[in-house]
Amino acid sequence: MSANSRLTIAAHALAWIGLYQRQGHEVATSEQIATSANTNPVVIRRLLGELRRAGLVESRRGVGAGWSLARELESMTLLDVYEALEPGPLFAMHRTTPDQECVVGRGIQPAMRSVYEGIEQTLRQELARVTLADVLRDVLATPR
Amino acid sequence: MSANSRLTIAAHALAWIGLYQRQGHEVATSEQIATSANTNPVVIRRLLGELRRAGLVESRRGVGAGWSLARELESMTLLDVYEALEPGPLFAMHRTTPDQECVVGRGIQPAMRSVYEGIEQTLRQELARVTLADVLRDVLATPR
DNA sequence: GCAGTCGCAACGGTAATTGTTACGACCGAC
DNA sequence: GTCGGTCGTAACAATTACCGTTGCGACTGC
Repeated sequence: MSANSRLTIAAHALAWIGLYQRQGHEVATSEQIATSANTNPVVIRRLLGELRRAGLVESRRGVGAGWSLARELESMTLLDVYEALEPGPLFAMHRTTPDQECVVGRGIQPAMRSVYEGIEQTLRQELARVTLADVLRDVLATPR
Repeated sequence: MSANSRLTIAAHALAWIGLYQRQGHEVATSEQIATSANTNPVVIRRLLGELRRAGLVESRRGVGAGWSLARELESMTLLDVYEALEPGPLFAMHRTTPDQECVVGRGIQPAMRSVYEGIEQTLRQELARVTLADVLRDVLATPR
């Protein structure tokens, strides 16, 4: 499957901003977060831009610009982040319509769709169970 | 995320072979299955080849060659198929190692790993709950 | 006005999947 | 023993998503 790290990087960025703010800073720059995540600032800005549209973070421009949390980490779940990233479905149907003259071709998509919907629902419940505050707590609990 | 249809096509193929065998036929050809799934026979052979390595189907060569089930559909779950396809992890970590000098950079991967492992475990349980016989039953229950 | 940062477009690189062609290997029928 | 039908597999192009990078305009506190 796709090895996509967007959720991981987004969680990394939010945890970083949250910790930085706890240390008394107002805003964090994409440059700082990118250094911690070992990637490019534009990648961080792109991701945080999506989180901003979902109301999870805010950005300030001009001198002393940067990013801050729009909500407490305690009220933010991994599901909120996951949905902000608008991922496609976990499993896809056929790329072309199967043969509608065939019994299996006609019935397979409704059959699989119901299975897939149940699985995605369960996935969302699991993601909703974990807050970003939980993530940051686990991060800080890691032995050095 | 990745819109990959491998699990869907594999389930389609297995349901097709299972139904065909119930109708009294010995083997199904990749050509027939490809017609039903509206794709190329080589795609089907590649997929079924992976299922064969996992012991789910068998293939015969020569004249009258084709594919048959190695086990009853009732004993085959979507988890068996999923694992036969050896999908990568649902969520990936950073592509490059995060900054180990940073507290978040050090702790984020263990923290996310434990979340992701729980989710994959749940996914497997859901897939294990559905047999291919269930899928075929649902397929046949679809109104025409 | 200046400096620092975001916003965003553009482009190339990488990787996975899918579709396609080609061809050798196999084996039952004749 | 040849033939025809099918699998097994390699090779390649096309597509897609994501990632990394560069460049530059927009914004704002000083």
